[in-house]
Amino acid sequence: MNTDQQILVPIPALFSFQECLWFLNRNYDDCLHVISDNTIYKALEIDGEIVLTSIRESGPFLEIAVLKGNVSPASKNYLVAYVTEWFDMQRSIQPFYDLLALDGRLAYMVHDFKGLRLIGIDNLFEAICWCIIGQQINLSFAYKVKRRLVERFGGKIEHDGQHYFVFPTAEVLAQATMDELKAMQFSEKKAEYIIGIAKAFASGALSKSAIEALPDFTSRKRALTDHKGIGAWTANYALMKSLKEPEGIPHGDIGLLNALSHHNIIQDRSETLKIEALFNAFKGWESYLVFYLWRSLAVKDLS
DNA sequence: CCCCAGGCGGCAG
DNA sequence: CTGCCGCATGGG
Repeated sequence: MNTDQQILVPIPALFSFQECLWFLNRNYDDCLHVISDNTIYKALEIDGEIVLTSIRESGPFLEIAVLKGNVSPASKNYLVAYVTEWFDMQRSIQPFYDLLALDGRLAYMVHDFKGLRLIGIDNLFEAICWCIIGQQINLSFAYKVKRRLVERFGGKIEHDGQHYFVFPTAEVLAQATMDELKAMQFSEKKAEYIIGIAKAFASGALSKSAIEALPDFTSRKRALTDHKGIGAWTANYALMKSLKEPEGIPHGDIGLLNALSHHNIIQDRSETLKIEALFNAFKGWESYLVFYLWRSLAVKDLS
């Protein structure tokens, strides 16, 4: 391998690449990355060209390699920024652990999930589409539908006989037809929502930079929920995963409610006051708490 | 046939 | 603003 195609990113304190791998590989068939031998393979579009990258741990660094495609020095900076943001490597999460340690029901997470970072979805359009796909259906089916969409409309790069995909652009999905999406088992409504959101992004009516420029959480959330198909849950999830908003709590999320129930924090789904009290104790770290609670769902015997 | 799944929009009150 | 209802679609 050409060494000038390799980039090293220092690993911060309280960061576990194994936890990143675990999250990206947790029993679901995600079409936007491949994991093999402790290495992540991911296609990325840089300056209009799709390149294939690999990410692995190498001593005190994450090592990013470009396996196919050429990257300029500027693109290397982009790759570092991308990975740093994807795995939320910039943040010091010790304050979050201090809060966890104060709660007897959650303190074990500091040890069991040590170094887990909030894995992001940089592309806001992708994050919103993923939410719409996942609304009110089980996750394994959602991943199937996403794969059909990505393999039909997304860009791809081939390497060693395997295809690696990037999420479709809004411009492409804005041209998709209802029938095409319904054939992939999108419901009528979801097909409508996806095309509508794609048109909004393609026209510039909706963009990550415009949302980021808004002054506060409430207005950012409102700018999202103004669009058909984006409700409170989707807006919060998108803000949490794409804009890394600490306040982005996907209220009502079935996984979140199940996790709260497993930890005996609530007895049933209507106990909003108890949920509010919990999150009040985690000001500034709400989205991290959600992410760690989701992480806990994979632990079998909590009872 | 039933209920559920990482909801949403619409419409009464 | 809140609460409820219909809606789609596959899976157990």
